[in-house]
Amino acid sequence: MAAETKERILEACERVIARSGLRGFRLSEVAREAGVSIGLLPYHFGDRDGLLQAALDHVNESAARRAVQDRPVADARARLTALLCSEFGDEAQLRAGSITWNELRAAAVFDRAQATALARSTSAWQGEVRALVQAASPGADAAPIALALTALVEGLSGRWLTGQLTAAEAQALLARLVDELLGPA
Amino acid sequence: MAAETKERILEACERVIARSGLRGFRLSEVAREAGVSIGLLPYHFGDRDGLLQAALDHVNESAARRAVQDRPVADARARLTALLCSEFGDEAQLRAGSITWNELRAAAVFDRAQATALARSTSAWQGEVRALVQAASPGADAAPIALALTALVEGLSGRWLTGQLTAAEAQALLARLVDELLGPA
DNA sequence: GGGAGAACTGAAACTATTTTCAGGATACGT
DNA sequence: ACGTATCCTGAAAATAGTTTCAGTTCTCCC
Repeated sequence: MAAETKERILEACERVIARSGLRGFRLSEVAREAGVSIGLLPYHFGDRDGLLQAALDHVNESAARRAVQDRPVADARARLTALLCSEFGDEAQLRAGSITWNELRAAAVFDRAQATALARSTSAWQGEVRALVQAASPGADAAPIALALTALVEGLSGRWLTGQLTAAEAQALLARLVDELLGPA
Repeated sequence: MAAETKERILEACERVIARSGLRGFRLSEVAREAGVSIGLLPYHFGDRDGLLQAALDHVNESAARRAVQDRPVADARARLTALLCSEFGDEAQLRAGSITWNELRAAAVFDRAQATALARSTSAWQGEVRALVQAASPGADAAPIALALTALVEGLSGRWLTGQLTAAEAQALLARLVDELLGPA
């Protein structure tokens, strides 16, 4: 079986979403991007909605997989800052991923199922942040700080993607906020 | 002239966007919501894009008008907290407005003109916040704090709209962060 | 109360997009 | 090599959405 073709299609979906948003998600675009015929998409995924759902699930899974790796040995506060700042940068792929997440969050407002999937991913990430906050500052009330920091990243991400802020500015602000909220360890 | 009908149509647009997002923005939906025929929409606004643009401008103007009023006499810190918390609540209209802004922010990623309009609105709001921060805590470096607080509101708004957080939780976190960032006055 | 112009309607024409499908290519076991 | 199941294509049919427009109603000035 050609699971590899399905994979290629799902990756094409991601690129299409990153380039033109969920509103620009056309079968013709995806087919062109993946280098397959339009007819193949319904063949593998049932219909347009099935494809979109599979693509969004795929994004969520990729995120989950990525979160597990990457365990550098620096101290907790540095790891925390690095984790938060890793959402911003100049590489095209990073930006594409951010745009996709932005679209996912916007779409989740109108779709309970997607909101659930999103909440799971968000919660995993926030848990990671909370653990690092805990480690970096054992006395602090880690949960609300983790919530504030992750929500702040999401807010800054919107500013960055719409050109209201550079990646470097977002990172500088985050570093500052981490220090502010964890106390001058 | 029936400027009143155009107004009614623009309000219908807002409701449609709040209910089903920019992706659900159909002439048929808007016409039904406004109680007019489909043909009237192009008649007044040229074409679909003209209508959408007018609707988004209308949202921006409403926001600007709203920002100017409301000058209670409480002390600066209380006014700051109130301003930030006013983005959250249980009234349907408040939620609808938040959803519309959320859609606007998401769309601005793919549309330079809209990003510009959005940046103007955001900047006005952030300026208001900065002034209050300045007033509440004259020693503080107001600009980055205002940026952090407004970005945080946007991030929390996304969590709220997708059901990951209640309005009350968002408000409690904001109140706490204001205290944290402005120091124990 | 009649005429002129603006507001408005509904349906047909048009455009964009998805879905279906008949059949061609490809891989794979025997 | 043959048969067959699966993958895949391209184009036609179906569907969804927008635009146009001929004609109707409304308004308001004379």
